[in-house]
Amino acid sequence: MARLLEETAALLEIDAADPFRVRSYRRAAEAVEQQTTPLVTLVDDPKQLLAIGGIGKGMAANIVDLVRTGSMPMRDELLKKYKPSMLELLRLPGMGPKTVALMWSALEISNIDELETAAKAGQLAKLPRFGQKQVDKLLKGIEDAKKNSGRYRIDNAAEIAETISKLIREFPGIETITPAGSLRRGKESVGDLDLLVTGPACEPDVVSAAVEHVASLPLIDTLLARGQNKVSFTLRNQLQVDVRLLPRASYGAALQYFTGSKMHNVLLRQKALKRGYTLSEYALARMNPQEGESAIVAAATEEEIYAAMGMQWIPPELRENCGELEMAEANSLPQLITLDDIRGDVHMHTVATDGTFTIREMAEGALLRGLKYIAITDHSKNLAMTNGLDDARARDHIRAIHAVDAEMEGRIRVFAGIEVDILQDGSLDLEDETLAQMDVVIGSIHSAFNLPADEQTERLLRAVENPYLHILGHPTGRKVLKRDPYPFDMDKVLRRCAELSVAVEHNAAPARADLSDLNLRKAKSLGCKISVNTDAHSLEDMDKMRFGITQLRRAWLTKDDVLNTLEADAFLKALRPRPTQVRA
DNA sequence: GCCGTTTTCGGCCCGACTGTTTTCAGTCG
Repeated sequence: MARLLEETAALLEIDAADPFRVRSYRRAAEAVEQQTTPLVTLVDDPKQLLAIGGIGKGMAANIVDLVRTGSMPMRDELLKKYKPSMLELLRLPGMGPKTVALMWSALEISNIDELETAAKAGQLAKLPRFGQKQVDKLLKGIEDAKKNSGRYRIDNAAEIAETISKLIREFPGIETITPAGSLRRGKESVGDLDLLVTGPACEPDVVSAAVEHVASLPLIDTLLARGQNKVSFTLRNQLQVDVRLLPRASYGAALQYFTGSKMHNVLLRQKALKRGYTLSEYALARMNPQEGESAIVAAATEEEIYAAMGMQWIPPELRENCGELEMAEANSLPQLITLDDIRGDVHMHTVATDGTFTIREMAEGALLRGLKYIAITDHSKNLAMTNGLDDARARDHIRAIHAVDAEMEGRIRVFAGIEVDILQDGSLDLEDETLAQMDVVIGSIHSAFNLPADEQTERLLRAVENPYLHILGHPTGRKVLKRDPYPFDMDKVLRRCAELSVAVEHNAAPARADLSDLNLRKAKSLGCKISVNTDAHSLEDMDKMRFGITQLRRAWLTKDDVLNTLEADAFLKALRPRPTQVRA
């Protein structure tokens, strides 16, 4: 639905429609995307649709049409004049709606291949405002677009940001480098890197030397733009990096501005205007300063700016225009969970199956990272390629884990656990007698990702009925960069987990991330207990916990929403209660 | 097309960079 609304917005823009009308379609797309309740259930009650900010009478009617017929009159109208493939042109650098419209009216170009052909044939040169430079830029953009999906996982992006920061910091007089943009907001994938640089070398009268330093970094592939205090370039992997060098006096305003999100900023600026201020990346300033009075109200830190607006400082993870501004005005933002709140990590593997460290090494590593307890949860036999444990080996493994637990002498608790596979009929692939000896039983649906959606739903629903299952392990098996829709009925499964007090797992490792921030919000609203774990296969994997926490924060989760913020004993107690006797 | 403690009309965030424009349009974040 969000995609169709966004598509309509883009086509309207190409059609040179009223920009504000375009924006309202775009806002509606964002609002729709943020809903945690399926829209299908809302269309019967128009009041609920109208209650969503940015959805008015016209848009509500559009949404009803979309749900009932799959399209809407405005979209059908536009599709008679244009093609949806034109939207791929908009993603090319330098191509905006006006240019796409021009290409279409002058040369009937409607997709990237046609554009490339026309550019190479020299047909673009006869268009107004099109010199050789533009054509070259376009061809380079096409080439890059073809070999690149455009988004990068947050952990990879964070690493690259660190590398670049180190190089920039070599210049004398540069003090701090802060990643802004979606990396700072903790989105699970980012499209580009925004780096904010400040220090004495960034003051206006001397900044050109520092700009020169950044613009000549060895890892630059293509220099895209270079201004007074801004440098944009791409790396060889095509990731775009925007670096801004700003004086310390306006650093807070800049950080606030470049952190976004776009909608958060737009709303914040609207609120600023209502209060008689104007907000830019340089400062929050009074609109009409009196004679002899300075116009700047706040600029050096984000805290000052939000405070001057009568708000709490808003954590970057919440800046997505989903109610955070109003909560901040009311001084009622939640106390979000932090990495320090996490006491245990209860999903990890050892050399017994596909991990690379021993039980003892994992325990020592976790201790070093400040954890109070872990659970060793190696694979069960159905995952043969990981050398999964059968019942006999699993029981031996329990003894080995208990031995390490004793060796650690209470410095850290080591629980015995297992990651069992959920079989076709929904049963687990180890005997109840074995599972009954485990502290933590995680059930995962490893082998069923290719099944039709309803079969997956059925299988998961049957699995959570098993009284020995504590945690539904990476429930979607979803990969961050694949934007496929969820294959099964998430609502149904999460609801059942909540009823049976089965916890759902959020896998902290971005490579295996399970629940998006939206589904985490849904899980919370349905009353699910959530467990965040790293699924560590090595010691380094344990450090991915911070990325998991970021997603939890984006979902507005507090300490109380997450099981493994509890101390060891309380954690075990909070798991689904065992059956009183082992089933035959 | 949305919105309203300046409400049913007339607003709607703000600034930088590029290329080709001789004064600015288009794009971007």
